[in-house]
Amino acid sequence: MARRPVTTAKSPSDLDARKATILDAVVAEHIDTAQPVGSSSVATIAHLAVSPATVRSEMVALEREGYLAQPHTSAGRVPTDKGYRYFVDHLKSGAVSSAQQVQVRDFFANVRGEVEDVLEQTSSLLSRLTNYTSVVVAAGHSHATILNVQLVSLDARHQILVTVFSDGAVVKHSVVSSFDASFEEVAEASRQLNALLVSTNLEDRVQVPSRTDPVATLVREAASVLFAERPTADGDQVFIGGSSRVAEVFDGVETVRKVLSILEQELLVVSLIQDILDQGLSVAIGSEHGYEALSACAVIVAPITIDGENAGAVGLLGPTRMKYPEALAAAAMVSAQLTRHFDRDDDLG
Amino acid sequence: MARRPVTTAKSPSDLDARKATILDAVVAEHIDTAQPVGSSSVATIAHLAVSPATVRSEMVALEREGYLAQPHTSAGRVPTDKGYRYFVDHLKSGAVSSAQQVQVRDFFANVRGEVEDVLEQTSSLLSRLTNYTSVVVAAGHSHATILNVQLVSLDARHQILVTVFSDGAVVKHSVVSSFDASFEEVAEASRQLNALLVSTNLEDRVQVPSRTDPVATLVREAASVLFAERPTADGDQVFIGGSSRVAEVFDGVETVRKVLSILEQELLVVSLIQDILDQGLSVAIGSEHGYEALSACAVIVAPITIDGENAGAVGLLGPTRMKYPEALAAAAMVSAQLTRHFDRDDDLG
DNA sequence: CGTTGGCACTCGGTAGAATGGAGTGCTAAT
DNA sequence: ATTAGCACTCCATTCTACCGAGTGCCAACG
Repeated sequence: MARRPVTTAKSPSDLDARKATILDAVVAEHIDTAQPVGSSSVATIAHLAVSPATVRSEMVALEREGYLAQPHTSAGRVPTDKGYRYFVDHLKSGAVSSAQQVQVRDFFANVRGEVEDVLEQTSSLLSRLTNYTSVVVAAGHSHATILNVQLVSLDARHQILVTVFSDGAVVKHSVVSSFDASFEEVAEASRQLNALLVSTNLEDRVQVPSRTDPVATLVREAASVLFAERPTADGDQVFIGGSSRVAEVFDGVETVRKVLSILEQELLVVSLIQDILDQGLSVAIGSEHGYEALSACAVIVAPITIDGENAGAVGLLGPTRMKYPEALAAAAMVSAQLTRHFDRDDDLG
Repeated sequence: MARRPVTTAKSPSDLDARKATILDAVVAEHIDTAQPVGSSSVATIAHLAVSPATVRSEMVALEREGYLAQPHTSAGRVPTDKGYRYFVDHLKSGAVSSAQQVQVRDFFANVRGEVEDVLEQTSSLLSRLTNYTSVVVAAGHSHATILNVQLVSLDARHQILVTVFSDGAVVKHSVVSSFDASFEEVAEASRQLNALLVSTNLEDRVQVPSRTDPVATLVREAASVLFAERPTADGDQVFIGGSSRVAEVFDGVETVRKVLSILEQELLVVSLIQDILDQGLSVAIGSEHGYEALSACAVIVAPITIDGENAGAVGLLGPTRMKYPEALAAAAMVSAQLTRHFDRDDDLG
């Protein structure tokens, strides 16, 4: 892991070696200090055997080409989103500190419990590892087949429909029947639903009986609730870890508010992550994803696969000046371990 | 609704009428302006036919008694937690604006879907209504009886145990069997589990068969997973709405961070709410709940009951200088409507 | 040519100093 | 008991000066 290209390197404009070094130094330093960085600092840091003046003239070029910006005349330079992009694209993939490696391995060696709990805790882990807010998305089960359906009577007019999918997901639906249904009718409906639905998936709209006897009616009503399912989400689940980091990591109440507000809308988060993956990126910087409110953010994404199938993704949300090498490495490591965890889980099963 | 005493009025130290009026004015004004309030403002606002000088001498008394504090000499007064407490205890319960009443009624007239979704949306509603962060807690089903148990085979070594409770809750457990179980064995185990567990609840530790045949083993393994259940939470569910409000409403990054960090820990939130209810309060101000990190907060709580039974609570989290009348009224209204919603739901079922 | 030292200039940040004003506490008079 | 009067305090704001980091430009240099 971690020796794949960090993102799709669509290197149209490759900078000459010295410009690249300078840009790199500016970005790295700015990430470190959060301050505009000046020509003399760069000259020192980058171990270039040139004077600040030379660096300066290179920097005007870099600014003209859109990699750097000046907050105001006579301040140092700050990277633009394009600058960060270059930095990220040309990153030698960083290593996770061995202490962290141990931490992650320990974690996966010891987690128990339901998938949901594991993912929740993973999100928390990733956030602790990086000090950024973490997002774990578990892909929905739209293509999973139904293993079992159970209709359970709560009272005469209320039933609970429980559906178990082949990926282990369990979904509950409340059914309100149009007539008083007896225990026997519910039990019979349950049997028929099973016969009808097992090994289908939600995409195939199974034909339900059109008869008008109580049991058939019940079957129809239950099935319709099941198929009414989520016009929006595919049943994706979202686990957000370390949302309090938002307050540490961004400055400006307004930014914090905006980001939190986005995080509240899980559907939005899912499509954000999905969009980034669809673009073939592993990092989206500033406005690269379309989300206005997140223009101060960078988002790191790493997919999770189970048995080669897309099973979701882990994400990290930080300021554009986030610590990319560490964060990328952490995300990659966690996603890999997660993938392995679930694969292995199946193996020894 | 809304004409019950706002909290347990344990009025030991009742202030004389004028002091009360003054305190009231100070608190109200400070809530409004977030500024220390001076004697002359009070004299004006409170419609007291006395001069600022008189107000001043009353204020020194109120300060001595711990209701008010001065940020520094020659600033106005600010309420202490004790001051807020008095204010809240002597509040004429405020009315919800009729526009909001309509909004709430509309909401409850139109919500559909699973209980969880309703609660989630309710939390969001309450937050929008008040501009504070809202918490909705749904009490666990520890006392609910089991209606149905289903063991479903995923593969030879993995089964899913689905339990349906009389309150409509559905809980899923992954079971990893110690041997390769056939479909038939799983099905038989499922039957036996049903026979064994239906109409019991999780408190009664049902005796499981000690035989060593495959089916009995499976039954034992499944049951043990079920009973291993939550040493911590009672399966309470927490829905937090408007966490982004935290950023608007508190000042100081550190405070925001602390509050968000608390909100992340759902177990903690549950016990916070529970503690407050146990104290018989409907508002906890500053350090009245024991949570250090929330000393800048006030928490409003209103219980939800279904058929007279405690079914959870709604809560609001704001700064100590929150708009108590509105917030209390909104919380009361929403909790009442929620209660009615679920009761009515049962009626017309 | 690219590189560099020199230099004037810019502009944000900070530290004082001055000022204004809101609010107090005290006191003496009613 | 109330209150007008008054001296005092102290915070917030404004203004100033100024320092210094950093720039852009230019002339000189290899």
